Amino acid sequence: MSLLTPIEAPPSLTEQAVAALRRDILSTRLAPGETISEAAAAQRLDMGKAPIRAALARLAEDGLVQAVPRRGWMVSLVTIRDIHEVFDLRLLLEPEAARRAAGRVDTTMLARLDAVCAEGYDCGDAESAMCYLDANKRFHVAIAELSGNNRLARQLDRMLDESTRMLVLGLRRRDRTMEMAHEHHELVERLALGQGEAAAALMHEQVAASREMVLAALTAPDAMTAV
Amino acid sequence: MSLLTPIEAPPSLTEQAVAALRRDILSTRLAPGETISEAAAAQRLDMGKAPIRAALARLAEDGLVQAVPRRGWMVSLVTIRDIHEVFDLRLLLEPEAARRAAGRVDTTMLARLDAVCAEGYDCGDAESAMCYLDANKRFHVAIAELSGNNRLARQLDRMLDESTRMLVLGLRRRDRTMEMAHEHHELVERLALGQGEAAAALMHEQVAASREMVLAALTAPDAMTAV
DNA sequence: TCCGGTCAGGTTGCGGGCAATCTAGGCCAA
DNA sequence: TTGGCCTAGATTGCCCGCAACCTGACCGGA
Repeated sequence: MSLLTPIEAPPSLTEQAVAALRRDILSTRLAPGETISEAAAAQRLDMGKAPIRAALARLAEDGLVQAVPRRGWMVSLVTIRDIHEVFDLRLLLEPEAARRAAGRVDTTMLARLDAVCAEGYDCGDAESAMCYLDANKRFHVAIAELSGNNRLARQLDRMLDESTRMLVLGLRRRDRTMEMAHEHHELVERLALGQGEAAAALMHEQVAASREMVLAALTAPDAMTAV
Repeated sequence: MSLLTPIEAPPSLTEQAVAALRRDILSTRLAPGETISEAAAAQRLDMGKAPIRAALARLAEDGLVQAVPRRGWMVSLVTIRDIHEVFDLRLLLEPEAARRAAGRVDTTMLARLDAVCAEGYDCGDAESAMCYLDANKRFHVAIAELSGNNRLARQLDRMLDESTRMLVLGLRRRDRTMEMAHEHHELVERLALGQGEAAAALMHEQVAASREMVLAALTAPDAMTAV
């Protein structure tokens, strides 16, 4: 119909369910270990079981929930081992993505990256840290997309959801959001200048710092973690 | 009940559907670009639409099919770009996996790897090449699992399905199955000896060789590829 | 011949219901 | 008190039906 609406698909109920459940899980409103009943979720989101089911299946692929045969669905636990696995993989993929993205940034994408950075700062302090973390994720995904390998970006996208949840768990104990933000601008600068090695090094440093923050926050006191 | 059946779950219909559809797609019995109707697949596999639907959703996550809004499901096309993306990512992940797996092989796993290698040789020539390619995939996944990072293994597992399909498309034109097989034993040897660098180098060489084979087979003549 | 409109067929998206089955808790016997 | 059994509840896995919607073909007119 309208030529001005090239893609104006009203998001399907499944998409809505995915978004809602992912948001609740990442924000730990649905805590690790908690069980989710299809019927309950369907009632809460005011839809049938079918979209809920599809949504949970997709989240299971991302590792955020897991199906327990006849017990329902459980929000995945976060173990120290999980943290190591996620950040090890990030350390393997993201510096390489940054290296390849260097010099490929066009002005459009550059503006987008900068906007994402700025967006991060705006948020206040308390629970709107979720806002920053979401922008942070989009920032990293955008760099991965710039690497030119869409599959790399996709795999990272999934893993960054897990990573975000870990950061949320970590930030609960010590809020260090602001310490992390100022690295983004320098990274964007290096990318724009085409300095691949420097960008990769910065990316490595940043991801490693995140890992240390999460580990420091979660290993010291009592553990929200479980087997 | 029985202590001898720790995990004797009769595979659910969904699992069966996933296995059957994946097999058909990897073997190109369902050709790239072909559309799959839920109803038709349900009738063919003698089950309802629900398991088919779940199975297709999972295969879509793996990139083997993609949902077209009201047209059904389409077996993903294979473009030259796809090939580059998959093998570039394999080249990034697999040598590192081999490096980390070195020295971690216990005798049990070693036997398993050897068995997988042998299995590859047994198959004849014609269409049972699928058998070899399946063993090849399990071989690579096993090494990734030995790296100690389960997420690395999972991500590789998904990508190797795509890779396998590309190899099938390539082998259709020139059968080079046998040329690739004898590299496995040396790789296992290096892994058992804990020579990480050598194992990584061998892995890199092997994956690169696969890529060249696929590209050589698919770029020269007419293209089964599409945009 | 060519073009625009209309209609029928086919497909998914989703809702609702049923049976199989697993778990938890109470109850009875020792 | 303690151990085992048994019932009741809850939950998924699956099937079936319906409406919305898109696609392609057919047909009438210019």
